[in-house]
Amino acid sequence: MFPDGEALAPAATAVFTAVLTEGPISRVALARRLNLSSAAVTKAARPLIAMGYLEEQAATERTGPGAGRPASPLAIRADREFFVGVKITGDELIGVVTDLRAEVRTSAHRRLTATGIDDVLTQLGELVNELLGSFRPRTRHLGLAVSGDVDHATGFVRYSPFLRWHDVALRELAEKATGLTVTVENDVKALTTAEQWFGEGVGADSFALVTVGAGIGCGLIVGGRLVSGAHGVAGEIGHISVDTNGPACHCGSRGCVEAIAGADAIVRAVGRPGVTFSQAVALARSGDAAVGAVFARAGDAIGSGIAAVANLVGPSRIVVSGEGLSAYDLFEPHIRAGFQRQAFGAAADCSLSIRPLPFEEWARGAAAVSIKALVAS
Amino acid sequence: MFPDGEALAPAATAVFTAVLTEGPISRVALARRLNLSSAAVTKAARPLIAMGYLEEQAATERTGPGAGRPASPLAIRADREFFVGVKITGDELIGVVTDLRAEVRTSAHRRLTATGIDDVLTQLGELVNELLGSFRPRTRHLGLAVSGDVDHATGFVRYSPFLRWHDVALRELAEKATGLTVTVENDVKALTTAEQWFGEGVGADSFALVTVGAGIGCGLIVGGRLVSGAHGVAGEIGHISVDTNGPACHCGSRGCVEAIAGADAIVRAVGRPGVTFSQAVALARSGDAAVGAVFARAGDAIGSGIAAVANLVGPSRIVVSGEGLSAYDLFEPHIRAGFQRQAFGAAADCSLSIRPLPFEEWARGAAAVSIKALVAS
DNA sequence: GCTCAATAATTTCCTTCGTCAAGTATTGAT
DNA sequence: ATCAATACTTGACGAAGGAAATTATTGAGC
Repeated sequence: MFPDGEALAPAATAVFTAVLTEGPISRVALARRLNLSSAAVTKAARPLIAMGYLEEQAATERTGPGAGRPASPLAIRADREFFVGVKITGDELIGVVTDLRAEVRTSAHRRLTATGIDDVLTQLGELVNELLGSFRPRTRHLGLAVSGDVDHATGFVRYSPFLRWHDVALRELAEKATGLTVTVENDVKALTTAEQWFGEGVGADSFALVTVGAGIGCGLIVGGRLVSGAHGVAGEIGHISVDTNGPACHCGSRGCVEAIAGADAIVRAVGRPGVTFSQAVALARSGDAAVGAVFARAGDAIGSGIAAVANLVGPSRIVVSGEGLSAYDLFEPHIRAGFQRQAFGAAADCSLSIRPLPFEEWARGAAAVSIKALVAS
Repeated sequence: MFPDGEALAPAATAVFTAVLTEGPISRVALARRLNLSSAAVTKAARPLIAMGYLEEQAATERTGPGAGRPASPLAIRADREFFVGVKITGDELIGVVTDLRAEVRTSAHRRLTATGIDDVLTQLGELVNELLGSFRPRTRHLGLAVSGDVDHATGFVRYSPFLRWHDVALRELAEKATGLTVTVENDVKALTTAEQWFGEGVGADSFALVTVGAGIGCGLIVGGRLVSGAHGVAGEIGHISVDTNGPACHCGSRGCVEAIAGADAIVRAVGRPGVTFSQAVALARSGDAAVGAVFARAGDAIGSGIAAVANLVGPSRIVVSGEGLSAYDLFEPHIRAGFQRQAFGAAADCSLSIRPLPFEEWARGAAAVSIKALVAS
């Protein structure tokens, strides 16, 4: 919702979104890109410029054959408005302030001593206060990312295992606590949205993001829209079974990707009392063949799961990232090998990015969802 | 494309589609359903009635509390136009004529002695002629279903293994051969479209259809749209691996659903020289425990694959059907068991229909695609 | 039977959005 | 200086759909 309180016309929304996600671009190019007349683009851009959200860049160097008036591309004024994003985990709040382009401007975090909703709200209020500082006058939106079953439309957290929340009206409560307009989203979906609008998913009609950590999660964009599942379940790549005779999973089945490649599963498969996950990483790096084989098997299982995504929905690209872990060197070749083996035909053409997840990326995802709320509501 | 050559306004398209797929429905109910004003529905319906595609039904019995003018629901005039659908297999053409509601009015087939494109076109021309009969004056569209890699938008068959076609401009050629407006679609996608518009997928935002036969295929509807895959691959449930140590698959991997549950794989797993698939079915039905176990394992693998679909995209329902085979009694309980074991959380709420595929259903799918082309172009 | 409330459908008027076509702006080439 | 090429702007117009008033058709209450 823009400051004037008016809803944007469809064309204006399209123009703003395209400039936001596809960088500076001339009106004529926008018109082609969006199947609009250039007149429509001019008209749609005017109020956005007047409100300070867009600006005209200085004419660029010539691109075409020679003659012609130079284009004055439209660009986002990234500092027109700021957004707070907070990821709520079971023991920590991680917060960032980003600009309109989802670039992080500042960040902060604080430990949670209790996960009751009231305690969390108090801490959240303080964290937001600390973060805002000089950004306050130009900040109206707060995005929250929570793991578990979240209803984005209503802002309800139906169930969050780590926080032990059931049916919490988080949006309403957080709006009261902070005075900001709040959006709530599942953490993996938030990350996926961030990647769709501001990362490697830009322009892709279909796209998947896989997170590797304690659990294995997946956010899915199909037809430009986030897949939510008719019963609230989607992207559960962690519980695809890749080995009927594999280890038992907490879900009751066997050989799930998560039961082979989740952090706990790896510790268990290493099977040396007292050895933690990060110690296992160190052992594998130092050349311990048995431990290395555990990571190899895990990476292969992840690759198989990703191939299942590619075979079923055929996204144009898949990003694999992880929860602050740094074991990518151990996983990567095996993820690629498992994927290549299991991807069918042209599904193997799907480009695979495997990279660590920068600190505060989850919170940035939350901010990205609140940026999207500016346009899509 | 309707006879007047004009494209329908968005609202008119929505009205026609809703009446077509959701049966007789009053203008007011349509307006609510489509988020339109009732004035808009009245205006959109008028030309459709004038062209003979819709009609007003006699006022129905009262539904509400008592008073009020009775509704005159809008209904499709199913016999306003007829559609030919033909499934092209490696050794047969199966053809039907359907009405606007995709009800089969007549059917015919003929064996193919050669799969060269010219031979097929000749046979196709004759089959269409035979089918049309008295339907000819009110028939303008022909839908073709072909297995393999088909570009629906251009009507090109990029590759069809059973027919051994490469880059055949099937639409253009078939239009020349028959004089009808032709649409071409992959066979599984055509079947999925038919189910989405005229079967169990009506009204579902997401929906999957799984075909079991020589291969294991899957058509996917997400967000109301057929999933095609950025690289042309989607719905390849047959090559999801459910058992790392399972039998080798022709795709180069091991333990693919198709390598366990495809018809060839079952014959191979039975492992008795000379025993065909239908003989294996008979043996299992007569109580042969070893052969029964083969079907059990196959059904379980299919169930696992279906669970992967449910876990990843969370469709509201899944229909499992097969290529004219009648071994459902052998598969069904094991498909359900594998699905229930492997479906994660609420994904298990996804309703599962398992049923045989009536004769000529593939051809009906082709006709359904050509009905859709009436509206969506 | 008459009147009234309730619901369905239609009509009329009007707003909004985006296109069309013409005009303005700004450049390089001749 | 003129012209072609390209980017952008402007104002008139048309199509689509909404709001509100009107008409249509029923059952209920008297």
